[in-house]
Amino acid sequence: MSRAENRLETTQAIQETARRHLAEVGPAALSLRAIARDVGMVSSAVYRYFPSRDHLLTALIVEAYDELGAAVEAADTGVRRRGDLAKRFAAVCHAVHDWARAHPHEYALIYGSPVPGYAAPDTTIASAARVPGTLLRIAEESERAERALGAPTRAVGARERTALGGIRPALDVEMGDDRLVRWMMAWTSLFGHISLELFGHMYRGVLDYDTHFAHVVTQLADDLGLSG
Amino acid sequence: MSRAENRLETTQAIQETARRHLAEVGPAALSLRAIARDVGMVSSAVYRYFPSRDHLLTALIVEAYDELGAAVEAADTGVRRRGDLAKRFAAVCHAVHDWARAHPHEYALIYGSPVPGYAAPDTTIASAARVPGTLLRIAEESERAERALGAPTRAVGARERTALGGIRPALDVEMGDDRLVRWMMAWTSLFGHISLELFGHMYRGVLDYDTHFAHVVTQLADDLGLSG
DNA sequence: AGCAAAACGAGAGCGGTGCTCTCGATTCTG
DNA sequence: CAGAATCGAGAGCACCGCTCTCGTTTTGCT
Repeated sequence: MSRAENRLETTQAIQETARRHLAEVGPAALSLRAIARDVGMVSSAVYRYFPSRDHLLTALIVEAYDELGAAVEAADTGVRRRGDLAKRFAAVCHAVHDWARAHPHEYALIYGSPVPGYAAPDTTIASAARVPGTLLRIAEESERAERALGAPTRAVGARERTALGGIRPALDVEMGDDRLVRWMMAWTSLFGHISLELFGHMYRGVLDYDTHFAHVVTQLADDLGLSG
Repeated sequence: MSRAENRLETTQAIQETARRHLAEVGPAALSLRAIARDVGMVSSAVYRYFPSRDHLLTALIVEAYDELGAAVEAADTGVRRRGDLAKRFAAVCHAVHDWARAHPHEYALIYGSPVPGYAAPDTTIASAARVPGTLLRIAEESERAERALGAPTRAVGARERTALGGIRPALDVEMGDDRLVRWMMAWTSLFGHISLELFGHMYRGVLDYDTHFAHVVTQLADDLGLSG
């Protein structure tokens, strides 16, 4: 086996083991030494492949973003043929919800508190943008179809318009500011809901998470004008 | 100085120092030994006052909940005389936002990923309930005033009604399910927005956090039927 | 008032962590 | 083929949470 092959293989072995440990003990308790022991090498050897624990965590962050992004994109394309925007939106929302429930530690890693002194290098932003990107694709579709928003939406002034200026470059169509605001709110609602649920803030308040989440998703779809 | 006084004083000194360290280095890097050094005692002595690092963290969690709760309640009562529900709602939302921005590590401690193996003993829930409680008080007021919701809201079925059953005991007035759902959504929107903003997920997307947040708050107030 | 009991601070120590450095062995490359 | 780069292993540093022991001090009961 060539040196390059070997390097790739050990790198992956480390990352896979780290991923397993992450799923079991969470980001905070993730130990580089324990990972090294599990892989079968001494701890200092790991530093040949990841310069620090944080770099390893960053790799796991990118991996988590990509897995969530892939799940969401798959859910979207799975129902896209139907042309039903509400269904697409619901599929995406439930995909995020399901993935978060199935991978709580990974979700916490990317959407919880930033872990170390943290750094989100540019490598992560592409992966991180996959979920918002998928949502924006549906938004664009509803814009193209000239669907009216389902809830009366406040006119957007010049300041708020420029405040959202960073999103427009990611859009392929001209979109009304009111619609963009509604989609921003849907995005924050979605992740706010999941975070509050997963981190225990709905404990004893909401008795049936799935039912309530499904209801909220349909309400958001209504507000966005995707239904009916 | 009596032993009881001394104990109280040392306990507070430890907690205050811990709080300072928390604000500087964050929950993950909070070191019991460093706190002990700063207070001027040896690390093992701290265990006379807090049985473990997690217990100390729990104390800080309760403290953070209470400080945020107090800030929010103060903001609410500060504008309550006006009787303007939209203003009350806005004051509360901005109080949460301002506090979170001013105390990012404390916010992350209570609304970010659950820190250790974590445990949220019953002592915390009363403190944690102050913000949702304040929101519900405004919701009750709007119910009493028979304000119509500002956005068309889906009828709530029996399942969703029972799913929200845990919240009703906290309500003093009978409230329509559609209104309750809207307030739940406002709650998740609020904290979802703040978390996504604070944890860096709006980076390069939203260019002016304050403007956008203010806009969203007014939109939420509209949806809840608090405006005009 | 005297004395046992409880509370306390200090210190040593255990096993764990992230990370650095050095040293041979292996592999690649010119 | 020789020099250079890469790699795994080990020792070691400073730190961590936590436990235990040991004098000292304060408390509360008789």
